[in-house]
Amino acid sequence: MKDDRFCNSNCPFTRAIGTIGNKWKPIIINVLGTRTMRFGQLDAIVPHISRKVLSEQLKELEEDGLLERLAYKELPPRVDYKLSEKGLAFLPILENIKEWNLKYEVATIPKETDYKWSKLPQDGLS
Amino acid sequence: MKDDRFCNSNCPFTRAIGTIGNKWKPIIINVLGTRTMRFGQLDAIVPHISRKVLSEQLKELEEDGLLERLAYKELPPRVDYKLSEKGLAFLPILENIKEWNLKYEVATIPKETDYKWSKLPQDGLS
DNA sequence: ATTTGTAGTTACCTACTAGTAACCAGAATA
DNA sequence: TATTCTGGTTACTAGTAGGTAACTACAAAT
Repeated sequence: MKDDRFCNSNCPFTRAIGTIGNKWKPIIINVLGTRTMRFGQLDAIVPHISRKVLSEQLKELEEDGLLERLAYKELPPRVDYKLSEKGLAFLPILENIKEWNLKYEVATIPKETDYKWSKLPQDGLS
Repeated sequence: MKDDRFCNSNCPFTRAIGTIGNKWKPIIINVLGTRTMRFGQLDAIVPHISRKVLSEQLKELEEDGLLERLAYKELPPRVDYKLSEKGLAFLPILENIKEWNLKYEVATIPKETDYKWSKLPQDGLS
């Protein structure tokens, strides 16, 4: 996202939306959870994301202090991603969103085709 | 947004992000809060939004059951928007996001120019 | 007769986002 | 010697989001 009108707003809520208000970041934060994961794992588990977009989002999340990037000086390279304290503090909010959705969403029957999109059963997200 | 890959996902969390995971919807929901507002008021208070995008977002929010649209048969037209039960239930989550941001955000000094973007002091958002 | 007010819609255009495929380093393995 | 492994980056392209300006309806006010 990186919309300066949001990120530089004088309203703290607007700024918050500027940093986490897109579709990928909440998903990435949720997938990471309390685990440490490598780039390739994230790429395999986050559904439909391309490596390009994943690396962009991870970079922004790191800049905004939501996660920590640990690069080992090895070959082939190894990089671990884990949530920072700030990122971990965001997890309960995501839990609330899940509960809110389960409570109020009108039930829909997932189509067959949905499963093609999942790299893991149930998207590995919930 | 309306990304079918998100909205039709078999993961409830992914679906939730599909409906509210963009930059405008949390802002609109927050601005509405417990009040009833007319289209023109929303347009005046939500910073930087165009009428076109506002009406698109309002339509999607209505479709997703987050708000109710009350059109009076008058001329000139009058339309009231208010949050539904589902929308109201989302407000505490937005409160949590505000608190989370205030607690963890690295302090930044708002620039002079920020105030030009605000149609109300402090954006009227917080 | 003209202007004002409201809640949009429409057409057009631009700017950003996201996807794809190819490519990189350099050690370990076959 | 060629391939594999990993975590990206780059160039190119397609698609989408969003902005602007003009336009609508019709009553009431000027």
